[in-house]
Amino acid sequence: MELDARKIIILKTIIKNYLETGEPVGSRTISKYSELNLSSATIRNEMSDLEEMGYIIQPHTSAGRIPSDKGYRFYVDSIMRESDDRVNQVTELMVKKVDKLEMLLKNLVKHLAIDTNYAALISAPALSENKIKYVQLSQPGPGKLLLILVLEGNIIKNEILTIDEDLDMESILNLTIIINNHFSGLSLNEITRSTVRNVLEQSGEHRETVRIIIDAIIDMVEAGEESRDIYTSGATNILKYPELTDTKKAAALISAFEEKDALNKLVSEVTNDEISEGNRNNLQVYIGGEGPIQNMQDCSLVTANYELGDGLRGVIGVIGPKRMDYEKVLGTMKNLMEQLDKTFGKDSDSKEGKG
Amino acid sequence: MELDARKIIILKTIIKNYLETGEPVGSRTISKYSELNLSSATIRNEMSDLEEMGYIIQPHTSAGRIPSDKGYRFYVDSIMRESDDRVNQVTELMVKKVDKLEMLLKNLVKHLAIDTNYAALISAPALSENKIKYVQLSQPGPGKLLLILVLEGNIIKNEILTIDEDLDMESILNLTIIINNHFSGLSLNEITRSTVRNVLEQSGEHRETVRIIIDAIIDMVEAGEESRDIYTSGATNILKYPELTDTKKAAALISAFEEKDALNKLVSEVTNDEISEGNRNNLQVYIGGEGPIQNMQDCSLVTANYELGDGLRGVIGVIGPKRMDYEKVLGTMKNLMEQLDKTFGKDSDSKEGKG
DNA sequence: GTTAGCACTCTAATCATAGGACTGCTAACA
DNA sequence: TGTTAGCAGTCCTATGATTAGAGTGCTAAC
Repeated sequence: MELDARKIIILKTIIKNYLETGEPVGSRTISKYSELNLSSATIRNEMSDLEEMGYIIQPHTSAGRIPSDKGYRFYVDSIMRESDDRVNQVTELMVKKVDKLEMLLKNLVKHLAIDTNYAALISAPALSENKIKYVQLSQPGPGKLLLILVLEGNIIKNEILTIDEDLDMESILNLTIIINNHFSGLSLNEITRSTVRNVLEQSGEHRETVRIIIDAIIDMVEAGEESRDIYTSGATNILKYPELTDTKKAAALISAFEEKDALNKLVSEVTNDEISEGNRNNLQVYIGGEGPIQNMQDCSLVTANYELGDGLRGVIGVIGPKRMDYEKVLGTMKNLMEQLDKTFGKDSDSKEGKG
Repeated sequence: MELDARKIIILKTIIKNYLETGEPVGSRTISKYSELNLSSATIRNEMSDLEEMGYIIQPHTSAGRIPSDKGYRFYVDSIMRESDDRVNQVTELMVKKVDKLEMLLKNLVKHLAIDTNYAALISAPALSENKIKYVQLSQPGPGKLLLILVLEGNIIKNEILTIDEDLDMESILNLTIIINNHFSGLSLNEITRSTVRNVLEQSGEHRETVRIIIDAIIDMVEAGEESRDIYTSGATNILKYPELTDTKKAAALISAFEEKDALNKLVSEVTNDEISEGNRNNLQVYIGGEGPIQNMQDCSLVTANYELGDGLRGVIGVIGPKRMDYEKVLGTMKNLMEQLDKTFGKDSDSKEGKG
């Protein structure tokens, strides 16, 4: 059997209707709502076919039809293909004024959650590809050393280290210079054993301290890899959708949002997913149990890979019920990505100022 | 009418029972469970009195009784008075090993949420009383200035400022020295206009830059006042309790936990509450609509003011249903506070190492 | 002061019934 | 051959009635 033009119209009408109402859609409804001007009986025949083909499901004998995962998938793919270029009403992003990367991410994710009315998440950029600008050391107290790491993109990391000696001003200055000489301009991936060995050799009696410092630097940058910071917003939007309201499922989902561990796994899987060729916007849609959300049968996930210039790349996404307004979400996400591109693109000079 | 010993026993039995089961408690239950050896009829008479006195409520004619807010209050006060010194099974806190204040707070609040099975929150310490140890400046890029502020208690704050000039190394060093000369050892409250004026005068042509720096310093310290960072954990525990499961209320509560704004208000009100004389542990219990939680009629809040040494003071608390296991929560909180006291108390030398 | 017993009240659960929303099928129609 | 009207049949849901159970308040007796 083939999915001819009429079947497609009917399928889309069913899905659109179901997305709006959440109720199974009957043949009469379609007969009225579509522009096909067919009687409900004809529609019934077509629907019977569509069910046989696996695009729709009948919850029980005397009910209308609801989309199957295959149906959703078809619908989403057709939206993505049409690539609907009408721009949504764009809420002006205040990204330029934000000086702290953390604030920027929080704003973005909040914005996305409010716009879509679903739960949104964003992962902090990975740092291991970011070059180190410079390192600063100082001594906030006896036996302590404050290490400040400035990465490209003006990401600042700091940590207080416990060391076994007390350094005088000159030693601190010396160590700072040695470390910067070797590490400035390198990304984590470019730090080799021989670099480390060289630095250690030059640091003489402070060898142990320097080892602690280097370990801390590597830790700080690497920590962001396995367990990146993830910011979320609108987790409670999940409770707005009746199909997710059975308290147990909702609680599981929301606590996933609270705990972040599960999200981390999710993000890393999404990051590793290859981006399909025709997908110019990096947008990905996972429906039901697809891909990384296998334990969220009733949810769908829309993700995108964002880039803020300076190699700051991460994942941003929206989680909602399978019965999600895909069109709107995809539109919103696409817009957001375009705005980010415009604001942080290579040719922009306003990319400075995130710390 | 007077609350005699027998009435008290009955009242406590009712409340204890209700806390366990969540069901209204009938006279027969008490007749069986209490050690009074009275028939249900006698209990009924007493319960009738207790109801008249406002300690218990009858949801409907043929139901048992549940505690009123007044009843809860009586119960809680009596627990606090008895001050039950049997120590709960203490989970060993890993506070000493934690070098970042943020991690310490997150650990504490998570610990508390898991222990009590309710939602927990903790506010980051206020900073305006903390003295400035020193300030560091550096230049991560053109037109940018990285300001690092080290406060007593080894709290590190950093911010990237946008300035109108490019400074050479020497100027940066000079400015750093000038600022440190005047600001080291001062808390925000001790910074006066004349201090600021002096610094500005000494900074010559870099006057504008220094003004920006000073503003930033004040901002950083002050920001923590009105909108302190608040860490939460276990928000979804709220969904575990049937009386809070009507999705709307739960959503409101959980989203309060997500948004933090409401919590901020709450924390500041709690902070301002005077601590009643006999309350050696700083523990406060707010039941139903009492105090800062007026819009959480079905919840109770248990708070304590913690201190981590070095003047790092904040609020830690647990929010749960009114039908909360007060005894356990109060016990857990008390323990926690004692452990913190022991770990960070004046005579302890392990108070260093938080950043 | 305490207790047994009884009438009364109210809730929550169970069950039967009716109405409504669909479908699938058949037969007629263009 | 495709479309449509109509009808029987299915299943869900809402409604209402009934019942069992829990608990009270009151009275009278101990």
